[in-house]
Amino acid sequence: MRIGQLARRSGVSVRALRYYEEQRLLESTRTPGGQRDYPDEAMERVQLIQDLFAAGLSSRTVVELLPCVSTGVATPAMLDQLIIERDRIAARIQDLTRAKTKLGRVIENVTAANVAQD
Amino acid sequence: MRIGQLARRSGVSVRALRYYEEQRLLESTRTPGGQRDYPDEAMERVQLIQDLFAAGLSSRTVVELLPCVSTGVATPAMLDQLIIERDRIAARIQDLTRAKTKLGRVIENVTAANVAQD
DNA sequence: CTCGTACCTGACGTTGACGTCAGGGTTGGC
DNA sequence: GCCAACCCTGACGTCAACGTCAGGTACGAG
Repeated sequence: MRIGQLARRSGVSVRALRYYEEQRLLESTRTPGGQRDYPDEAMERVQLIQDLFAAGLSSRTVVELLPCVSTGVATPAMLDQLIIERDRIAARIQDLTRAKTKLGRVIENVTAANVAQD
Repeated sequence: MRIGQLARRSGVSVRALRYYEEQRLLESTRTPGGQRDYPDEAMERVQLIQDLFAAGLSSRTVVELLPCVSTGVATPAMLDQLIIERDRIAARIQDLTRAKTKLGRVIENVTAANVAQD
């Protein structure tokens, strides 16, 4: 599959895919003419990269952890890093939950006030 | 209270406080000599700003919502925006939770493999 | 008055994940 | 062999929330 098709299928931009390759997150073979060629598994890979980015990991961290995330094999250092990142995500979830609660209360107050006004 | 003290107390940088003022998120009076002077309530305000930033809101959004978050009074447009942001946060929490679960499984696998190896 | 510390206003630098543009080569159906 | 659609490699632009530096002013203890 060529880059445009992978982009459309996985919902990321062509530029992003080239960026992933630049960062060694994604590999490709080349046609004799030099165009990128991806196997079908690339779609899952891109999805995984997006998930990790969405979780707030940097490309540097992702490139370190991708091997063990896809293979399940990790060095002790990788395991430490995995735990650090999981805990970071957990802390972030707590922050977001607090913020959500706060906004929720504001919404309730405002709604109550508006209803009272009616 | 002057800017340095507010910075130390609230745990943000002096530069950040000046940035908040530039973005109209935070006000200050001035001494005759032109130095910023903050009331005690500024600390809560800064904390609130940080919470909203941590929740992923932009300074533009924060400046729009700050009035109703601190006063509890909102126009319909502000209420819409509040709901949009709360839902965005909720969606983000879901993403993070999925990512955390994924990393958690990887950690389990790796740990199990290492234990088996011992 | 003087010195040290804190503060002031610009204004340019940083970082990450791409967007975008220029100039040119590749593919493949007809 | 022609043409549209697609792809290539640089390389500069973007955006937010500050960091940092330069050159100068204010405050307050002694």
